[in-house]
Amino acid sequence: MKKIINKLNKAFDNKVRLGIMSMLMVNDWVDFKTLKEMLDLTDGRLASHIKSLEENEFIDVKKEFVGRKPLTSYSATKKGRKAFSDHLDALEELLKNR
Amino acid sequence: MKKIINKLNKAFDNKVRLGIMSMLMVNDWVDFKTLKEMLDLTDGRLASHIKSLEENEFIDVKKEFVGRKPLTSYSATKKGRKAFSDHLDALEELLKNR
DNA sequence: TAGTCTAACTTTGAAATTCAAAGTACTTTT
DNA sequence: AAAAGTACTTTGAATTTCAAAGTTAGACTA
Repeated sequence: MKKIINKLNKAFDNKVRLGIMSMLMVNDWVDFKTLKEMLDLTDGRLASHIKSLEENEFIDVKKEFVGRKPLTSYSATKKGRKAFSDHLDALEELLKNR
Repeated sequence: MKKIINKLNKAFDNKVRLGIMSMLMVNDWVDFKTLKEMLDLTDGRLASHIKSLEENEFIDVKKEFVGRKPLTSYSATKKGRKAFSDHLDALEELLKNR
């Protein structure tokens, strides 16, 4: 019981990053605009949190054109899935007696 | 689905406050020293997070003497329980497809 | 009775985080 | 040529977080 909270990953203590990762755990690839709408964010705010997840290598990026428009999509890496899953396990453990 | 993350309570995005509230959801009264040890915190850090939860009226304080020593204990208020429970519901909803 | 200890804080200051707002680059549509 | 769409980046300021040191008050100790 001594240090469960230390198993919680700092990368996921923020709402936005939690939201992004949740989306990416369920859906293989999610594009920028969808994330933005789902999470009700401005471009800048979304982009900055995406960047930090990328820097942690928790998500991958794919850039393509659909029709004539650019489409940037994201997916959780194996490392990201593991980290997020571990984080949720720690959360669950912390809260198991709710 | 549009704004689940907005239901997450800012008061609980921090590890320490999450930890404190978890303890207080399970145990009626928990004293300062126990919290400190359970959560592996310094006095100051614990005290400051407790203060913010108090200011939100999420926890109550009880000061007494046991033997000849002061003993300060904390419990979750009704308001605190509700807020925390709502927060966990939002978390669950966000993560339900894990 | 002067000094030390324990419990529970408070204060201070600096680092880290978060965010809104504005700006950028490239392309398509009108 | 101008406006709009997509996906950012930059800037600066507010907020949050934390470690470290200082404080208070009573209790015990020499």
